[in-house]
Amino acid sequence: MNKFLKEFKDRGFFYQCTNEEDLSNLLDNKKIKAYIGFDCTAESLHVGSLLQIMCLRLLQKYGHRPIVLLGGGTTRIGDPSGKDKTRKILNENEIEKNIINIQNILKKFLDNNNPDIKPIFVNNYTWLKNLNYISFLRDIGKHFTINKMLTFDSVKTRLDREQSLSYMEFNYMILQAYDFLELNKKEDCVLQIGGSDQWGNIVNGVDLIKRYSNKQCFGLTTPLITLATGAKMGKTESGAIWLDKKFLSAYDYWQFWRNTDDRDVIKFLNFFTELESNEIKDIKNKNINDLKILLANKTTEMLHGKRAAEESEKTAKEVFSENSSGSSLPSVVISSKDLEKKISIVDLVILSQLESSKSEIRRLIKSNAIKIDNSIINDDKLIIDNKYFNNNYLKLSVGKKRHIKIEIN
RNA sequence: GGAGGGGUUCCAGAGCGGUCAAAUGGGGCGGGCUGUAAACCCGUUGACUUCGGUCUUCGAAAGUUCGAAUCUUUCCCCCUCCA
Repeated sequence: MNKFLKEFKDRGFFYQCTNEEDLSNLLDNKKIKAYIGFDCTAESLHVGSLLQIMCLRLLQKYGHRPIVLLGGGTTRIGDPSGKDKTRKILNENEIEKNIINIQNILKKFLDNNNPDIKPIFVNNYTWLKNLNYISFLRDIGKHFTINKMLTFDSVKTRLDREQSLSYMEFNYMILQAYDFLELNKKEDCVLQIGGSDQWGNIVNGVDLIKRYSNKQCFGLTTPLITLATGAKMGKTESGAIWLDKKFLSAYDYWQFWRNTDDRDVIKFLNFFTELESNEIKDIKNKNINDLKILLANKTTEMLHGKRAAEESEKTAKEVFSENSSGSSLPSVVISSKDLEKKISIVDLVILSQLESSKSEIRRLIKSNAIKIDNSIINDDKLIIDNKYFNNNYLKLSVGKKRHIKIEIN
C-alpha cells in the first residue's frame, strides 16, 4: 500500500475511499493535489476541524500539495448535512472576515514555504458567483437525477422528519460537486478529503467529474471522532475549543488536551500529534499523565508554538502541583479606579468572566469553590481592595481547574 | 381534505386551577475520593437580592378567576393515522 495511505490508516484517519486500490497506485506514481473544504460559518476553526487539518499536514509530509477550499460561496447556501434546521445565513462581510481569519489559522499549521507543497487557498465564491443559471443547469444539472439526490442522507433525514429543506439547500450538494470539478479543471486536483458526513457530497463530485470529463478522481473520508464518554469532540459546555488565541488562550488550549479522558489519549496522540506510531507504542506504558502532558505539549506547540507550549506546561505545574500563581495564566486587567469603587468578590468574579451570574457565584462561594491566592472565600460580601493584590495582581480560582490572574493597571 | 395527539426550564420528560421557579432522569457546575482521569458519593442547577423577599419563565396573543404551566378563545408550529 502507498505510504501516505498506510500512515493515513495507521493513524486511524481512514473511514471510506471511493477506490482505494487505484488511489494507492496513483499516489505511488505521482505527487498529487488534494483538497479539503472548510465551512466559513464561524469566525474561527475549532478542534472539530483539527483532524482535517492533520490530513493536510500529512499530504504535505508525503510531498502532495494541499488545496484549501474556503467555502465562501457554499457558506452562503448552508450545508444541510447533519443539520436539523436551516442555518442562519451570514452576510457578505461576515463571511469575508471569517475567510481571512480561518486562512490565517490554517497557515499556522501548514508549510507555506516549500513551493512544491505549499497550500493553495481558493475561495469557491470566485467561480460560484459567476455561474449562469441556464448554462449551469444544462452543463451540470443534467448529470444529477432527483431520484438519486433524494436518497442522500442529508436530504432524506430532513424529508423523513418532514422538516423543511429549501430548494437553496437542496442545491448545496450540486455546488460542492461542482467545486471538485472546477478544482479538477483548474488545478488538476484529483482527491477530495472530508469528514464521513461529507461522503455523499464527495461521491457526487467524483461522479460528476467522471461524467463531465471522463476522468477518474477520488474521495477519502475520515471518521467522526467520538470521545470515550460518547460526546462529540471539541464542544465543551463552556464553549468550543477554538484554534485562535483571540477566543481561547494557549494555556486553555493546553489544558483542554491535558484533561483528555484516559481512554482517548493514545487515539489522540495518533490523530493530533506527529509522533511515529512505533514511538507511540513505546510510550504506551508510560505514566498516563505524562502522556497527557506530551499530548498537550505537542498539540499546543503545533498551533501556538514551542514557547507557548512550554509556558503552559510550566504554568500548569505552578498552579496544580506547587499551588503558586502560575506565570502565564490568562489574565484580566482592571483599573485602579474600579478598585477604589469597592469591588465585591462577586463583582470581581464577574469581571474575570469566569462566571456571568451573580446567583451562581454566591452559590459557588457557599460551596467553598471561590479562592483568592488559594485561600477560600466564604463571605459573598467581601470587598476586594489593594491589600489582596501582591505586586498588583492576584490569582482568582473558581473550582479546582479554572484560574485567572487579575491585574491592576 | 378528514380524525386524533402534542408544544414545559440546557435535553428528555412529569405536572393539568393555589402547597409550582415547576417531579424524575440525563447533562452542566461545585464539593468529597483521586491522578487536573474514569467510576462512585454528596450538594447544586431562572435572574436579582439589604437573604426578609422581589422580578421574569411553561409555543404566541387575548380572556375567565382573588389566583393559571394548568380553564376559554384566536393564531403559529410539530407529530400520528385515514383519504
